[in-house]
Amino acid sequence: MLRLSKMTDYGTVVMTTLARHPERLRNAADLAAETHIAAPTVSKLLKALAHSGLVDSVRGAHGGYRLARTAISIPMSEIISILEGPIAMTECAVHDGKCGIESDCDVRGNWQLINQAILGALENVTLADMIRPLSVHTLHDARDGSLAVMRS
Amino acid sequence: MLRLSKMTDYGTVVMTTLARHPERLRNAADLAAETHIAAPTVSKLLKALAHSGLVDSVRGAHGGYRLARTAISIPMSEIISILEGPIAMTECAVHDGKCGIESDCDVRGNWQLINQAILGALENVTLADMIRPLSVHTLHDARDGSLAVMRS
DNA sequence: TCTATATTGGACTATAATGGTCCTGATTAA
DNA sequence: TTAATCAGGACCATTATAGTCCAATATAGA
Repeated sequence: MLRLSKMTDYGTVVMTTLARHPERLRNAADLAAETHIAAPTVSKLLKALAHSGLVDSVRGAHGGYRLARTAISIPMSEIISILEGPIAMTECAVHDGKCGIESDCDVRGNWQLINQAILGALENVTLADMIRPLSVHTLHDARDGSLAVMRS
Repeated sequence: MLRLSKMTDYGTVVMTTLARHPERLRNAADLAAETHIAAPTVSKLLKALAHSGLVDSVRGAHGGYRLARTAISIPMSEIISILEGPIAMTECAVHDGKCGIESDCDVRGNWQLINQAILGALENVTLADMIRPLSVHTLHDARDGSLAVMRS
């Protein structure tokens, strides 16, 4: 289905929840209750997000997590690549030599361009866009085949 | 990794191989040899592609497969959705009720817009583009955050 | 200093998805 | 009839995934 893993999906939900109150320090249990995601899963996500610097963690009693940066400076592509790995549709776009037919494949270059197009789309949507209901306008012009995603 | 399955990846390779000689009728074994993909795998892919009408199959001795339509009229999105299922990054974009947090999730709408952006990108690249080396130009304008993919 | 609260890091397991194989039957050309 | 070839499934092994759990560490507050 060309889908994100559930973990990444949940990760974006947790991030948007944090983004709604950027100043508050929230612990994993509270975030689990609010998002209705299983507590150990939320905890696991937050660890990964904290490790990569997207959220700050405060240990000890009354500790918790908060966004390390403002929501508008966090593109969705960053959240996804942290939880999901590099954004690429084909193996060969990331690792040389992992694909058995690589030496006989002549569509690599074109796939990489498609990858870039998708990456661009994800880079231009930020966490701030996700918490503004329908704030992202997608314009699709069938005539010249161009596609535009822009912030309102 | 936000990746296509290997099957879909191989499927595009098989399709491009067919597209290079649209008139020729090729059997599964030959296509396997040419693409260096395991024969049963190629066979499985061709069955799926034939079943959904993307390639025509001719049974019996000297039978084989060929494209059912011209390469330019086959968008990559179609190949992908046949082999991979609906193009969507999140479960909720396809099936209602499959996601446990759906009723408490408020980013669904925004995800669907992102999905549309990606779908648009894949619709505007055809099989014909894939066999023309670097024939797809990706323009990315950082100023207004728009993204364009167009055929040359 | 002591205790309760929370994060950190990693090990672990069960389930599902995936890639890949194989077999039997149907169809057609020679 | 025979060989070639597609059609349709059943099947299995490997991997990835989601999710759980535990021991260690750090901090606030009493």
